[in-house]
This record gives sequence, structure tokens and C-alpha cells, in this order.
Amino acid sequence: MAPAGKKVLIADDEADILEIISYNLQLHGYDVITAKDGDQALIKAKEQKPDLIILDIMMPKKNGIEVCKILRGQPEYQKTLIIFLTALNDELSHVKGLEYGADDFISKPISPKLMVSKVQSLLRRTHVQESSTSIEIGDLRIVPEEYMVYFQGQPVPLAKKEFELLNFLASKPGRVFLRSEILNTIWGSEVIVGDRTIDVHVRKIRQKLGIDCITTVKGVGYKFEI
Amino acid sequence: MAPAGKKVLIADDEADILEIISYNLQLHGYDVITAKDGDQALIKAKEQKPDLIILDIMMPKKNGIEVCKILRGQPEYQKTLIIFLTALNDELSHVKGLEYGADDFISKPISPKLMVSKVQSLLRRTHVQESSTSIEIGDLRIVPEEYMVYFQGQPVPLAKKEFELLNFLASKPGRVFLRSEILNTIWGSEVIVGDRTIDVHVRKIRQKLGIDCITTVKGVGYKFEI
DNA sequence: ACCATTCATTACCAAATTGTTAACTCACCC
DNA sequence: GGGTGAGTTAACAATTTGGTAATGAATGGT
Repeated sequence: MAPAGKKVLIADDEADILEIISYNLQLHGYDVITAKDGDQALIKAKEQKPDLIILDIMMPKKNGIEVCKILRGQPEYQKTLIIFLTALNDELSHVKGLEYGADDFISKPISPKLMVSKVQSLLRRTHVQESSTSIEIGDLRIVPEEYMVYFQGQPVPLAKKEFELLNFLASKPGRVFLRSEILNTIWGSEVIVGDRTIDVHVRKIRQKLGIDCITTVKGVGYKFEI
Repeated sequence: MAPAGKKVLIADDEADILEIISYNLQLHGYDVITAKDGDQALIKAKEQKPDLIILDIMMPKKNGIEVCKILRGQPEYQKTLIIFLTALNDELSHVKGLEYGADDFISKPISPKLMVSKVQSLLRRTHVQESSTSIEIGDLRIVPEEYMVYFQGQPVPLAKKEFELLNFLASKPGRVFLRSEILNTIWGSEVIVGDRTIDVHVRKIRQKLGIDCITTVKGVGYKFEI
């Protein structure tokens, strides 16, 4: 369930709240990390780089708003989603939270259902498809919106990774992409895959397209070329 | 950004809330009208015919639910989108709101981000429906006014969700819709449904239509294709 | 010509993703 | 109440995919 492996960090000093939230989020397939005070929250955020952070306003060491303020000050956390846990009718926290870019609020006492649905809808929103433009070179047409490639008008079904790889290489025809660039872009920096993986995917693309539009540059990488 | 010139009416007795919401919506290109009680909301709604109305439940003169009830009683407001502002966990208001056809709820304290995104997604949704006045592709005819699909002239009865899903996918044939896009559009952001739900509905559509006009794009989503 | 690298190719396996069926819940209607 | 159908969920089957290992071919330097 849910876009697999999304990490959620929860910071609260009350153990039972931590447990309730963890349990419910894990039930829905999220990767949950917990912290019991502000300092720990900051450390774990740095370590794990969660996609979403739930911060209790009232915490020892550093309160939720301070944590949020510190995180938002760093560029890598600009896009991280942050939800505050507030006491009911705590207008002041509400206002301060907004200043530092909270994405949502949840009031205690917590309804697990509401909680999960807020987490889900926030994480889902980031997934809206960017309007990417289609590429057309020679007989080849790459349409990201359709996840489809046409060669001489005929559709050629490619698998997800194959399509992403071709689309990436074709985004700058003629330019050589290093193997490391390809790995970082298509596979992401966290995933570790063997060296032959790119080769195999390149081969599959060549095979399915029937033409050799991907040129090997030995010792360097690959480039797209008609 | 937003579909130009969409009018939003906001009714709330708290001046600062009115201001926060107005400001954020105007920032996103919406035309904002405000009202500070129920009676004023009704008057301004009649004058300006907004596309979307945000109603606080607790207001002087007439409360949000009464306003909604009156509006929904008049044919010209059947399609107007209505969002309620509720106190958190106010289940009763939720239930009553639903009875009178609320399109969404927002709990106080308000997160401007969430607010804007809900307004956007609601207005976007109707935009899709408006533009899809009867789609005709190959042997297939999709008529939203009748909630009915015809295959080779023969009517094929689809359930509500099935129809909405098919209509949504067919609104842009060939384009792949992410599972998250589908969930946001057909199910809305507040609902929690499992991962297999979309699949099952797709299956039912395929089964009832007898043709495979919905193509699976593994790891991405679904697309409509003859 | 020989060797060391690097890449191509193939076949295969494990994991991820989706298809399918049946059962369950919840309104609604008679 | 009992029956019906829509919507959802759960469990399992089927399929696709991504990744790897093994082997062979090409390349480039000496």
C-alpha cells in the first residue's frame, strides 16, 4: 500500500502517542522513525531524510516549532512535509507554525484515521505528474505523458526503467552521460545496483527499438544519437 | 496558475481567518468575495454566482449548514462547490454537511497550503467533467450527462465509481494517469482506500465493456486506449 | 600478437506489481 | 427484516520487472 517505502519521522515525548501513530502508519506501509525530543528529531531527520515529519509542539530539549525553524533553514528540508501536533485551540502555535511553513496541523486528541489520511494526502500530492514535453528526433518520438515511444509511427512498448533511461539519454541528444549520472538520475543515489545493470537495460532498449540509437562511449558512458 | 477568474466566496465571522484565506487564494489567482455572516453569504452568492463557496459552520445570522441547505435547494446552486470549515473532530457537522452535499471539509485551525490545494483540486475536478461533454472514441461513447456508456450503440450500465474512472481516463486518451492522480481525482484526498481498489474497478470496467480499452502501465498507472 | 578492460548478450531468479476471486460492509428498497 | 448492489478489502495467483551472474566479443595499450 502507499508509494512504497515513504519515510515518516514522528517526534513526541509521550510514548503512547508515538506508539499509536507508528502503529497506524506502519499498518499502511510507511517506514516509521521515532524521536522522543527535539534534538533527537533533528538528528534522526539528518540521518534518515524522511519524506514527512510529524512534530509535537510541546517537547523537551527543543519544541516542535524550533525544530521546524531549524529544518526549514536548511535547503535540503525545504520540500520536506511537516505536520504539527497541537493542543486544541492553541492559536499561538498555529500562527507560529505557519510562519515556518507547516504543511498541516493535527490537534490532540488524535484520531488515527484522520492522521493517516492527512499523511497520505500530503504525500500523494507531491506525486502529481509534472507536465513533461515529448521529444521527437528523426523517426523516434518519446512521449512521457503516455510512457510510450513511437518508432516510425509504430508504438514500441518499453518497461518503466527502460523508458526512463531512454527518455533521460534523449533529453540531450549527442551528450555523453556518465554511468554515475545515469545511476543517480534513474536509480537514485540511495539504491545500489551492479555495473552491468545499465548495460542490460541499454541492450533491451536497442532490441525493442530495432535501431541503435544509443551509442557506447567506452570507459565513459552512453549517449543518444540517431 | 489557476483556471483564470474562478470566483470563490468565503463566509466566516472571524475577520482574521477571512483575511488569511483571501490572501492565499488571491495569491493563487482566484477572485475572492467575502461575507461575515450567513445572510450576507446568501446575498453575495446570489449576486456573484461563485464557482466555490467556503462556509464556516459557526456563523451569526445563519450558520453554514443552513446556508448550504438553502443554496442546495435552488437549482442554480446544485453544481456549486461547497467546502465547510469545521472545528476539529466535529463529527456531527461532518454528517450534517454531507447530507446537504458538501464537497469537502477543512478543519480549523486552517493550513493555508491545505486550503489552497483543496480549492484547486475541487475546481480542477469540475473542470475535467465540464470539458468532457460526451467523449466518443471508436465504438465507445461516454455520456457524462447520462452517466452512461455505449459500446457499438448498446448501452453498458456502469456503477458510479466505474463510470467516473472510465470517464476520467478517457478524458485524455493515451495519457498515463498515475495511481495517485486517480485516487486524488476519483476518490478525493480525505478518503483512505487500499491499493487494490483501483485495480478492481478497472477489472470491472474491462469485464463489463468486454474490450480492453484500459492499458496497464506497470509501476506507473493506467491509460485509456482503443 | 597478447593481455587487460570494458561492454554485449543470454539466461535465470527474486522482487515488485497487478489480476482475480470471494467475502464483507453499508446503504437502500421492498 | 431480507434482499440487492455498490464499494471496498483480503488473499492468493499470475505476470512483469529489474537485477545479476556467467560467458563471449570488442577495444585499446604494450
